[in-house]
Amino acid sequence: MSSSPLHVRALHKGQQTRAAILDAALGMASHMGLEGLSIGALAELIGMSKSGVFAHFGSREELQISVIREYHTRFEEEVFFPAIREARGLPRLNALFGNWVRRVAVELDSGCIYISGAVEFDDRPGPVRDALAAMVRAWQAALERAIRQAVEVGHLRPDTDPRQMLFELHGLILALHHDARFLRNPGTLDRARRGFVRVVADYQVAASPLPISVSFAQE
Amino acid sequence: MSSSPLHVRALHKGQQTRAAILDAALGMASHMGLEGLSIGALAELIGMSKSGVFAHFGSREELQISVIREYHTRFEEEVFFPAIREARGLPRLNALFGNWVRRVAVELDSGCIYISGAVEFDDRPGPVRDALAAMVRAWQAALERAIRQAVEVGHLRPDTDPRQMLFELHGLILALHHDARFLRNPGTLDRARRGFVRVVADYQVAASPLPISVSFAQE
DNA sequence: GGCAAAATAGAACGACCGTTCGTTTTCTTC
DNA sequence: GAAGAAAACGAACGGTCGTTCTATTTTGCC
Repeated sequence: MSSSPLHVRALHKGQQTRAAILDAALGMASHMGLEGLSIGALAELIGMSKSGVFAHFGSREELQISVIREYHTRFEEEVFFPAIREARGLPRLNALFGNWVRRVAVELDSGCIYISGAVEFDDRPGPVRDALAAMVRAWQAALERAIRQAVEVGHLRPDTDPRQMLFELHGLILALHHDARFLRNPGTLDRARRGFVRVVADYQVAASPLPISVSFAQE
Repeated sequence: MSSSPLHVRALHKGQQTRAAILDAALGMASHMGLEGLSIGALAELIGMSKSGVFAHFGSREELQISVIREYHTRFEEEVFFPAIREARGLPRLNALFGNWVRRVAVELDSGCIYISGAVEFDDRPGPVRDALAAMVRAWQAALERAIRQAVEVGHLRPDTDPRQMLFELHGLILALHHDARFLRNPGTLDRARRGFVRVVADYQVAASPLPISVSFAQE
């Protein structure tokens, strides 16, 4: 394959080891945080020299930003894209939240960099914080769009405040992350899902005497 | 005062400098996190030698735990004790949440150690994590007690799940901390308070056509 | 005021950090 | 296979870290 004269050629050696480094770095950052990322420990983990790893990024800061970008890509693929195929309105919103919950809770051995990074860099200005904030805002904007569409198609009440609803849904995810990862409470995943159902029910109908159906799989 | 022969004597020199160190350490940990606490930087901040500061605690870990205990004490004084004077039920729950929100949001320059510590130590076993978790659990237990009492006195529906309601309220606080400190979104404080009103309304009455009164100051 | 004890200072340690630089190995291409 | 480029190595640097040790200063008490 390396002899193929295509313009789009296979990955060079450098690019594929860079990908391997990034994969290991993402795992390390998930456990120790972006600030806990150490080039020396990372090099030892993947069996390379410290300077060899360093050369791929030029600085620790650039490594951190690359990790954030890598996380963003995977987050998009696992959470956003599968959900965007659902129909607009509650089905899509339900898929977005469900995938999000799964990402935060099921893969419990690797924390969410969006959440841990937000705490680490809330008082630390610089390019790392900027990159992190930009991606968190992009994700929140996507969620807000989905909520707004759910209002437009009539699934949610017209007087719904999308930002407020987003705030409350985000809180459920953060509480899930906290209780599952730090306190290690069992059954936290169900609490997040029940919270979602309750929030949606509130914004769906003003006074509904009947419980809302949990499944929005089909409209 | 030093010559007073009382059994309860005034603070010795060591104890009052220890208190001064702890005060500075708490401020530093609020900004840089418990892991960002450095004895050298702390010593320089208060104008002491590194070893002089160190001698008061014996280890960095003990310093971190002391900071956590100090934060816990202040949290109790500012959030818990003023609220516990309110009448049982919604008045007390309202005061607890209100003081909590104020602590997290108004003192924006100093983050909540319970929240930042939870992220820093969710993958780091040891005595620091244990101390932190014990105090977070104590605070959550106090809140759960307040919710349970609100059910008992008839302010909340009898089928209320206190742990679930606590989970949702905690999420509001975490979202407040995230959006205010990291994203620096304006108006986040109101979102937390509006979320509280909505959650309480849900657990208060099954189907209430009228908006719930925001103020629970008097029963 | 003097004496013991407590508190602080200062230097040094080994370890780890990110980074630089010159060399050597490995790959890519012709 | 040889030439050139890309990649990885290994040693070293200056810095900060927590910690230890000994000396010095300050405090509290009789």
